[in-house]
Amino acid sequence: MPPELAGKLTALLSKPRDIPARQDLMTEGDAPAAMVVMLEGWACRYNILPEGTRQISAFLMPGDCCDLHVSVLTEMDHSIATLTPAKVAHIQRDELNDLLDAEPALMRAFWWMQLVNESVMRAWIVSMGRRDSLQRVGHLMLELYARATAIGLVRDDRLVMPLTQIVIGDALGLTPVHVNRVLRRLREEGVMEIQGGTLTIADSAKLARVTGFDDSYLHRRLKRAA
Amino acid sequence: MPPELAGKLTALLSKPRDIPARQDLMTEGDAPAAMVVMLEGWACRYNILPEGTRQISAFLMPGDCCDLHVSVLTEMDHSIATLTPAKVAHIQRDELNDLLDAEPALMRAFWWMQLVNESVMRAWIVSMGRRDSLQRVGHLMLELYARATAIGLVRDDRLVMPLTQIVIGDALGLTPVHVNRVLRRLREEGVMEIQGGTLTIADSAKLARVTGFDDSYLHRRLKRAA
DNA sequence: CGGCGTTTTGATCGCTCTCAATTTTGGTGG
DNA sequence: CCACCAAAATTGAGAGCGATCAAAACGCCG
Repeated sequence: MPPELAGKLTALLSKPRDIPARQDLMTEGDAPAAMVVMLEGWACRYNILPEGTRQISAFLMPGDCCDLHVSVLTEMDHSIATLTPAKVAHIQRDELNDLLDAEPALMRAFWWMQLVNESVMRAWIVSMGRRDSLQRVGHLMLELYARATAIGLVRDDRLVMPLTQIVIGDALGLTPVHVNRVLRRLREEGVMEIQGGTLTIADSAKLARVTGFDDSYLHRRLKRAA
Repeated sequence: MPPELAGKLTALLSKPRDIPARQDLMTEGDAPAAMVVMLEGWACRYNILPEGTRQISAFLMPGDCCDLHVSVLTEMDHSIATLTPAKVAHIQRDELNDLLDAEPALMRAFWWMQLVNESVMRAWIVSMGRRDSLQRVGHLMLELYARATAIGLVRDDRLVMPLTQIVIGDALGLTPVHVNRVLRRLREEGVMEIQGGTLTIADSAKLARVTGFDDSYLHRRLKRAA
């Protein structure tokens, strides 16, 4: 995003607010009143099914917006919750709409963000449909690692990645028990490891090969974010 | 979309072209030169994995655009192929971009379409993650039936639905063999039936209950399209 | 009429789930 | 700093859903 646009957008941001972990930022059925921008911490989009199970459809990291839908749609068809303590800022629906009307380039930028999100979602669909549990877990970790790298969250080849095995399971359609076994296998094979909330990928080439990971679907995101 | 905008968009449409079934409209890796609008027939977005398996991530019906990405992104991360003989029209990338710059409301409309697509994709992720094979098949059929109803494709409660069991399997992450067994079960239970390329939903209330189908995620699409 | 792709059915395999119990971790209050 | 508690991680045993392999019947199109 061109800096002058980013500036105008930043000007609309509310004062940052601290949110505890595991708290809804938006709830299904709500009419979203404002767009929320993640400044620190992780969050996720999710749905709860009639049986009570949860499916996560996206992870939100610092810099991600939730929700771009604000200015267009009227009702949330999913919820968004923090996974860690988070810092967020708001942009009021009306102010955002006014700015978007005044700055078509900004609307285009938002549209572009949307397209990148769609790329990621498509990759998730491919994973859930055609990859086994080991590939799914590995692929997700590579995605998160790449995204985190792009926003400077990776230090010394380590990523503080606060996802519990329950959360990983809810994102991949697996049980936490099975996620645990998959992680053990990946660890034993020396490919990657999650230790104390920190992700370390020891052999990213092998992991990418095994999981069929191709970061080109993220490139646009990464290039633009860089 | 307001009629005057639709008119300006229509003015850019190329002469309709006939495309045979099973032909790529766009191929992964291509730089898309034009946006394609489906006028007749069905198509799908898909990826081919290293192992040779295919995953379909969306179905395109008349009125759907493929691809909105044209004016923003540079390279396709998936392919689009016809499933039936189809009639399509093109809008050249540059002309579309010029019109979008001149008509912010049109860009907003495109953004809005994108958000609806995203709703549908999220529902797919939920299905693939947390629904069993019977629920998945039923849920997809209800989605397609609702979308087809909205564009007037349903007559006498019957939908000409040209998806083979192979295609359904590729969309839901199931084998064609298992899709067949699921369809048999749905037929035997008197819930729905696919006969000679025609879908008939005998007990949509029961099917919706069993599959956890809630059309609210489509309402925006349907309302607007109506 | 012939041929190929789709549909259908059967038998068996195996990946992932379920159920259950134990250990570890992290956060909280004394 | 330590005791305690709840949540998460870990491991084992067994069951089931959907995959795989195989083959036959069907339908469509040339």
